[in-house]
Amino acid sequence: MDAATRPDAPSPEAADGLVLDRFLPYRLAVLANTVSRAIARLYADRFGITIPEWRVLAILGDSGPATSTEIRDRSAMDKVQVSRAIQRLLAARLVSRRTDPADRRRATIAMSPEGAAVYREVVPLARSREAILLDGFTAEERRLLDRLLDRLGERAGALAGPDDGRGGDVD
Amino acid sequence: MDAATRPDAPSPEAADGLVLDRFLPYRLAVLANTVSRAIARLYADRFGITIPEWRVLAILGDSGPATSTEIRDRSAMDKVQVSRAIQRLLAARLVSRRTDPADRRRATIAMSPEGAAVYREVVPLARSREAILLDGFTAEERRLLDRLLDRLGERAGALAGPDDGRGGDVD
DNA sequence: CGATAATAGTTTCATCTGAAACCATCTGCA
DNA sequence: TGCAGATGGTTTCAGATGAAACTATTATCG
Repeated sequence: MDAATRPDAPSPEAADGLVLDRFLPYRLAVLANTVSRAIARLYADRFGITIPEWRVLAILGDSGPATSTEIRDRSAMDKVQVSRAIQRLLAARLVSRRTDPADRRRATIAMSPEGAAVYREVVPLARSREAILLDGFTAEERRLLDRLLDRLGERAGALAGPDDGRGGDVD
Repeated sequence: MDAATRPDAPSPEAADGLVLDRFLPYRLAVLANTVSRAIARLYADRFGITIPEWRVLAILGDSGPATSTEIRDRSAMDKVQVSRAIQRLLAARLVSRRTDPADRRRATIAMSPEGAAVYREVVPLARSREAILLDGFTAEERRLLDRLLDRLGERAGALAGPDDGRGGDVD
């Protein structure tokens, strides 16, 4: 309580303050969290699926059957998440698994007709949430946001190891 | 982008596909997650603190001693998270707790000198991460991003219950 | 006053999560 | 061949998480 009472900085965030709610990583976390929660609840309530499961369905629906590894590469999930999501989808009969006879470590995951039905129901709902989020944004603003997020995504890679020189397993 | 000028053009995402990696909620989640992980690792490695703990320190450092509830309101964390973060910070002697004699349910949390030292070390590091993230962005682009994120944050509120009419506890 | 409700904060419990260990299979190559 | 890695995927384990229950204290009001 002694040093903190001596403000030697003119503006709040000038010298040593940070102002948490203007700090980009914090803002991204809060925003993404709010959005994810709303969407997770929606999917859970109406379809009994979680976000990882939805992501798997989205990938399969988007470009057909795929292996666990392909799903992982395209969903930003780790292999454990993918494995568990597939297990739950299998239990719910929304996907099927077929071991690749040429390489029996692999298995191809494909949507079942029930899974495809869920997918077709979820897509418009997902789109509508996205639309709610972007309500009021002009086409130009959407393009801008798109571009800025892409660039942030690229920059985020630089955060991982700005000092250390790449290496080790991704998993 | 010229194909998009055809209203019924059979583009990949036209009829029923979704293309996960263009889906805004997904993009936000992946971006925030990448950023959070990098930052969490950094804080953990160098200071042995987690992101919730860092948030508490950031709030205290930003505007002085505060109660659990105040911290909660300003950190987008729930009261359980705040309670646990404070417990860990207490154990690490980075903050102190003093029960308010006027209302003994409340306790004021304040940074200890050690906490303030950590705070002063973390702030520039946090800022540098933010700078890495925004590297290459012009001042104009930063303002734009700022504004777009604020608006998305507002819109995200609309996602919570677009159909149901508000009610129930926040906690 | 005294009962009931509200508030601050903590604990419990059941679930979720991810890193590391693990199992099965395949590949490279001696 | 056969055996030391790689690879695909699952399981384990220890810790994180959050909703709901709980404790302690203060506020409200009949």
